[in-house]
Amino acid sequence: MTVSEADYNNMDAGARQGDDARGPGRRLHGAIAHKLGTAILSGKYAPGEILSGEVAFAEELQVSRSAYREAIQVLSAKGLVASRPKAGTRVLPRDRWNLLDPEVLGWAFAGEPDIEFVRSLFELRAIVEPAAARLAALRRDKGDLKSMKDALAAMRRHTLTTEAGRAADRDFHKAILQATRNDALLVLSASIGAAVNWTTQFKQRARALPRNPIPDHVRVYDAIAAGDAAAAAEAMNVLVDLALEDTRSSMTQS
Amino acid sequence: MTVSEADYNNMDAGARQGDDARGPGRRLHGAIAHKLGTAILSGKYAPGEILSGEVAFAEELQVSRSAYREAIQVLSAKGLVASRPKAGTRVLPRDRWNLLDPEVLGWAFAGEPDIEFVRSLFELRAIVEPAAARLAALRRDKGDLKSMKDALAAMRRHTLTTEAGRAADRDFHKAILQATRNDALLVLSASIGAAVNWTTQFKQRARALPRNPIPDHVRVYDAIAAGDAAAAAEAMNVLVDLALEDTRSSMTQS
DNA sequence: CGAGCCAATATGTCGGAGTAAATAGGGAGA
DNA sequence: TCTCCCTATTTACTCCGACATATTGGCTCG
Repeated sequence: MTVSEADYNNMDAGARQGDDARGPGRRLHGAIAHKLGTAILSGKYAPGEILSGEVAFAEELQVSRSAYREAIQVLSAKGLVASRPKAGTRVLPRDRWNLLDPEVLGWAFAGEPDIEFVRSLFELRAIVEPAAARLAALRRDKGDLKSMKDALAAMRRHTLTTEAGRAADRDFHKAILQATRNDALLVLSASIGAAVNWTTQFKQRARALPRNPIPDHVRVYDAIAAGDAAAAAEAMNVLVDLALEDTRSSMTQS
Repeated sequence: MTVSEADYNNMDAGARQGDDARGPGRRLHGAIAHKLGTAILSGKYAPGEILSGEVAFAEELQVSRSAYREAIQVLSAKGLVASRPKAGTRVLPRDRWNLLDPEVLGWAFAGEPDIEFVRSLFELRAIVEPAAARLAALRRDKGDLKSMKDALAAMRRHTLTTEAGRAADRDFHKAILQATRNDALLVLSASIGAAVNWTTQFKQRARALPRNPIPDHVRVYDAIAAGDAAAAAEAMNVLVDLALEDTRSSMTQS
């Protein structure tokens, strides 16, 4: 009983939209994990603190122990907590948290985002994306260029004020990552893309964008299409710098 | 007894911490997650494939459904699988996998490691670590330098042939990441550290190390201590390049 | 100050009721 | 007759709560 490739892809596309878009639309243990995850990320539970016993918590949340335990397994898998018999379930130190997990990233931005953490994220982006653009310029094929071109067109149609526009922006960056032929870099795309999405939302919240982002993106595309590695890296560098600048000013302003 | 005792003992990797992290004994659901995780990473279950029902699998492994479900929650949290009522739990496409999760990384290297993936990892390392060294040279304080110095001393005492030596190597790189004052970069340390640990094990398996790694590390340390950003980045660059070269040759040779 | 017991707490198990969704079957319209 | 939509069934995950076990921090005793 083999599932055809087409069937599988269709299924996945539909399912992705379903469970990515909605936060509480998940199952019960997912909702509990979300609740506890945001609580931990926001500092409501400090590292080293012990979550009151299994049964106590389950009763407090009005759910069964099974649901609570499954939620704990999720948090444990992401390195947020660890539980041992007799010792209880305690929050792990921050450097054990898997902050690049897209879900954890979402929890981190659920409340008031830590501006220092945002700075760290952009610093990482400023390191990874120019290097990725350099590799993309060397390895891209026609398919990659088409993906980027399509994403750019979508960015022009919608603007960054719409979700569709931000999705196009993410698609553009993802296409670049894909062109690097590097799985490890590609995985970072999900994390960084999610983070960028949150921060661009903040930009929008503060005020209308003061700058048209399209020309900067086009410069990156042109350099990659031309196969000019140095120019691609440099163009991506200014793109990230400008994004950081925008985010910083809008955050300090609010 | 379908779950062998050996499955319980494969813990740790890059988990060691200066904190109160005592040797954690594996639990049943952890063992099952490990079993299924390695099976998926090794390609035994292809993306899109459906894992035969909850009850069937639980019976096959001679464990309760609860234990199996908790294992599935772990895999689901790492993006390896997704389960929906009636549809069953199916393996997600590779680009949804959280490959930078230290545990997933461990599963990926449990069997025969994909050489293309190793190349990707080192490419990422070649991007991140020199940039990290550059930042570390600008921001390090006395405490950071002491951590690096201690790690270097430990590397000299033990060699890379011992687990203690490899731990010291990881500590050295982690100290650099810590000196960048960047949480996002620091989190990568766990992933990259784990990966490096696995690959250095492979290097050892193939043959004795042809080169003394200490001088290269010392050059990095000196540049960071001197606050010379460019020199630190360059020194780290050659360090990573040499490591990649060693790994590549030992893998193609075997 | 160490060895050993004890109880608190997480871990593992079981079976059943609930719920969502894919598929098949039947009915209405063209 | 063919196509489409709608409903019913069936299947598998989801959630529950009680019970049994294992582990271990902390206490007591020597």
